[in-house]
Amino acid sequence: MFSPLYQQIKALITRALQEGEWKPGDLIPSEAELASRFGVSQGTVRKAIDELAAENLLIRRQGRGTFVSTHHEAQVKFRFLRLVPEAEAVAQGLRMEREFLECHRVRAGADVVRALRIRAGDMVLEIRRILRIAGEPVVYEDIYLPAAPFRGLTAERLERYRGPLYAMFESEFGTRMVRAEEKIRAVNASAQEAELLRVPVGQALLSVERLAFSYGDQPVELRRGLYSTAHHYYRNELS
Amino acid sequence: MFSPLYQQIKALITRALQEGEWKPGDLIPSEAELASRFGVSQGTVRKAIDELAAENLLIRRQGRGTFVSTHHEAQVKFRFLRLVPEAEAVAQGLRMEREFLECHRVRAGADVVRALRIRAGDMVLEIRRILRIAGEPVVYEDIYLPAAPFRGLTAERLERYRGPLYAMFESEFGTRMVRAEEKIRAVNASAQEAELLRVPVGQALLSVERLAFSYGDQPVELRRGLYSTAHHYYRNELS
DNA sequence: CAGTGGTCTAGACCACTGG
DNA sequence: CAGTGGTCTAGACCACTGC
Repeated sequence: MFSPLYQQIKALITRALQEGEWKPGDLIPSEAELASRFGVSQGTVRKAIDELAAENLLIRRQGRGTFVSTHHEAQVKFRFLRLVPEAEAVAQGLRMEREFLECHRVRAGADVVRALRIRAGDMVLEIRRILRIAGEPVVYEDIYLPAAPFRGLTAERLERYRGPLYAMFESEFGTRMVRAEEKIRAVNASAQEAELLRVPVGQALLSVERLAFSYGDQPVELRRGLYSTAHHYYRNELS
Repeated sequence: MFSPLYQQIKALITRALQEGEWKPGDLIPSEAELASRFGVSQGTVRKAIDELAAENLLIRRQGRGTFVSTHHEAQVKFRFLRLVPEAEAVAQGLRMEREFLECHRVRAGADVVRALRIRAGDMVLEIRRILRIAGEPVVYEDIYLPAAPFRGLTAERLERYRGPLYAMFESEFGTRMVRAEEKIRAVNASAQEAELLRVPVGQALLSVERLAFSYGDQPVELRRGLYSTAHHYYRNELS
């Protein structure tokens, strides 16, 4: 089993991130410091950091240093929300409102158990919310989180928090979402869904099922979203 | 205006690809050869090739050399088709059939003119086709190509060709698709669409509008697809 | 100005491929 | 075996940031 040095360094840095040695937003030691700490050359540390930066775990800033990536930065906020307004001109003045409909503990269903890799019968938090853009309801989401790491998360706290959910999870529960997989389908709105999103019954909606992972590829959130795509679309880049 | 050496090398290599010095599937010169040709060190060439490989323009094969990427390789076939069967077990035995409904020259509409950056009034090829997986119609597509570079493309030739469309464009018309942008919405099937995809009128379908680019970020294909997501879903990775 | 990441070089050695 | 890309090193210098 051969493993390049820089991969081992990468694993060491990842573990340090996982264990919270450096918190999101923090400045990590310089390449030279890390090189002497790990007993390798700067070039080797550099290659490890390059990959971590490509995976969005770290952010390099020339002249300043390398920082732990965070969901709090303006540019990276809503990194996972691919919904874009149809009229680009409006994109600027979009103010997004969130309304939390529910937040309670429930016993995990079989699909949630499988997705989050928890034990059958474990409790999960279920959050339902609506996102409105310029007053118009655009997204309805049903979110499942393992109850243990998110103990103390209440509707009231959700309402109070300013900023993206993932920023809150990161600073208040120490769980940082690193990557996600989405399964996208088209579905016809049920009577209930239609009322929530204020569209006709049967209206075609985007169904977006997201599984989000933290460090070490651990799944920590299952999310089922319904997007109204009358004035917005889901943007994707293929390469 | 400062530009790193390796970026200039990257541009030189990209231009060579664009001008057809090395064709898709070809082995390009070794790093050492390119280094001496461009008068830089191997490390600099290496970094340029690294980025081109990350962008899927080149493929590195240890011990063999670096090759120009192509749509013909088994692993990269259908790289741009993100539709995945619901039942993973079935994924193996999927045989995909294509039926070309139309292929004719038309004057480009305003939206096609804008997307493909051609002149108002220019002619384009319009292709309509259906993809069936295991006999079931899953995708209906309406494809627009600038007429000039695709002169001689007929329904008969489309029918005859074995393999992905982009593989055909590459080997028969010298146009290689490099990346694409997709706008995804949910729409209700019209009577005509419903008949083509054999679903009820009003059935929710994924609308996928793709703009595909060749070397140098030149748009060369606009494609409007309707995906039936009863037994398939659109898979996406967020990071 | 000192300190950071970013570029570039030259050279050594390793891992993999094909003949 | 020769030739390729892959790793690792050490050192020089550049570009950017903040003080």
